[in-house]
Amino acid sequence: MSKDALPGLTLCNNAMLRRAARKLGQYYDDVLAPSGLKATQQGLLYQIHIGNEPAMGAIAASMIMDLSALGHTLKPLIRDGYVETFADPDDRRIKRVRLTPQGLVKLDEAMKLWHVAQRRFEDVVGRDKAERLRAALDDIAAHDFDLPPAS
Amino acid sequence: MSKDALPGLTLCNNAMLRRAARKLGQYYDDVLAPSGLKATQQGLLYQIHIGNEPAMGAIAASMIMDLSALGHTLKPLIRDGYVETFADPDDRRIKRVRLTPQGLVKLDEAMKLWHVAQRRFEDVVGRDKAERLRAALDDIAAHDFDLPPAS
DNA sequence: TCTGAATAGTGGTATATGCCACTAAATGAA
DNA sequence: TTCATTTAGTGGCATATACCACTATTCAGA
Repeated sequence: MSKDALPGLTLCNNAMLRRAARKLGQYYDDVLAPSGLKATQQGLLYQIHIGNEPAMGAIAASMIMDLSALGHTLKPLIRDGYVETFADPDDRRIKRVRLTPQGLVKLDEAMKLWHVAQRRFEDVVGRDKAERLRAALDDIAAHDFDLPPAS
Repeated sequence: MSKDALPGLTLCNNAMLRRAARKLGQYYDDVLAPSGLKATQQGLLYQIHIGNEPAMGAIAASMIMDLSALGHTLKPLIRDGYVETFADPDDRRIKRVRLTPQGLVKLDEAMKLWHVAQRRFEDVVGRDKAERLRAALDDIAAHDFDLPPAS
């Protein structure tokens, strides 16, 4: 119905991506709500967990996120005692990140809810289709769209 | 390469969607930068333009965006003189939105840049693949993931 | 060794987005 | 008509995310 009234919206790759991200974000956030974490936070805690005390720059690169944005996003998690940072002894420019014990407990709790959300999503959309979608999204993330420098 | 170090990231539908959205958002924003608009703003101006003086609620619904979020996003566009609002005479709860003449000029300018971004995206990714992706994203946006009420 | 360039983060500012509590307006039932 | 309910937006607050200017470190040459 809404699509009839929106001839052009569905043509923009970026707009469609953002729209789907809002939708899915609200859904995953809903399911994760009992843990007190947003889906973005659960995802970040998980990245930190599976990394080996990753440097901030490494996290930002793998998530294709601006380094300063990562810093901002980390703040509430540090404030709440879920993660802590420490300087790399071999290169003091580098700041590494790890979960605190409470952070690990919270992540465990959130992951249980994440599994619920993930499973229901794949039940509704279909496992194959979900997998193809993730592959397509990974593909996009890997491409280089930079403008060829005019020189 | 980054994927090797990230066994789990690529499994979460929501995380992958957000990651691709960050990547693509940065790209479209880059291309649109000369207009002074962000891709989100260009998309919103376009929605307003193709709507028939749409009500805020109608815009929010079609974009799957929270109504208050829409209100916030609209503010800089109103401040900069690109859009204006007015109460619906038949129902004064309803606030309708339209482009100003300057807004229309700005949208024209931004759409030219949008075409460049869109075309290059489809050159890199492939037109068919892009279309399938948009269809999949539209599909996700249309699904209902609500938890069945426990009753 | 000294110094200029490159690297890693921080802080400020601005937009993007969501939730909640609240107000105003319209509606429907008694 | 009157009042409880529903509908449409607003404003405050919090997180998400980006860019820019700036600082601290490291590194590569001269």
